[in-house]
Amino acid sequence: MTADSLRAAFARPTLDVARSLLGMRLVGDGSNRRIVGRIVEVEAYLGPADRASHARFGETARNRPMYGDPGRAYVYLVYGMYHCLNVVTEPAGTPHAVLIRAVEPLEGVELIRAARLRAERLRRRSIDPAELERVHARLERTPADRLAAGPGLVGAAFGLDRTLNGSDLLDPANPVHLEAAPADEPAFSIATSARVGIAYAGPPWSSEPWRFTIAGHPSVSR
DNA sequence: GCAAGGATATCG
DNA sequence: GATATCCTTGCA
Repeated sequence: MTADSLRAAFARPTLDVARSLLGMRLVGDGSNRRIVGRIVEVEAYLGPADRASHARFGETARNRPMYGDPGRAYVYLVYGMYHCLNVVTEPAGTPHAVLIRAVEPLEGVELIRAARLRAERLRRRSIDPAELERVHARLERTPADRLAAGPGLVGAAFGLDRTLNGSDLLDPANPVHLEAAPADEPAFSIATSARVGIAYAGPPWSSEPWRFTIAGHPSVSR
């Protein structure tokens, strides 16, 4: 697939793009070796009319990347401590995006554990050694399946921050990018549900079934 | 059940 | 400039 046709795939209707992101690989190229996660949970945000979308107030300094090219990144900080990754969809000027909510770690599990520990250290005001050791022990006990089972955890696992805003997720040279699933990967079924954490948007937006998961997958958030 | 934590949008 | 709110997580 050429770069242009891949780009065109992300310019398609956001709900279609969201479903097709399931199973794709999120790849981080650290200084050491690759981190690879299989996308198992996403949510679609459908522009200014969608009262749950960051685009609901129109274009601002924060959401500007949503107005850019499809296939690029929109990264935001939520609750003051978690970086969340979105893939921009639809043609430039249409501020739609898909939030990557969870991935299944496939490669670089120990690198992900190290990145999770770094993130925990960063978001604490003090670094009490005893507490740090408790966090470390907890991460060692955490099954690989659960290391990136939530949008903030995806950000921590891949060391994401807002410097990635607007970067091209379809460019293999980008520090974080997307890759297609292997052709021989088994089929899976897709479950739909309401989006998480957006009650403030009110009906009908709070109940639209625009959250998509690989049905029954252990790495889906709870 | 709730605190942590900081940027953001909106209001005065 | 002040403040309410937030596409969350981990521990009490």
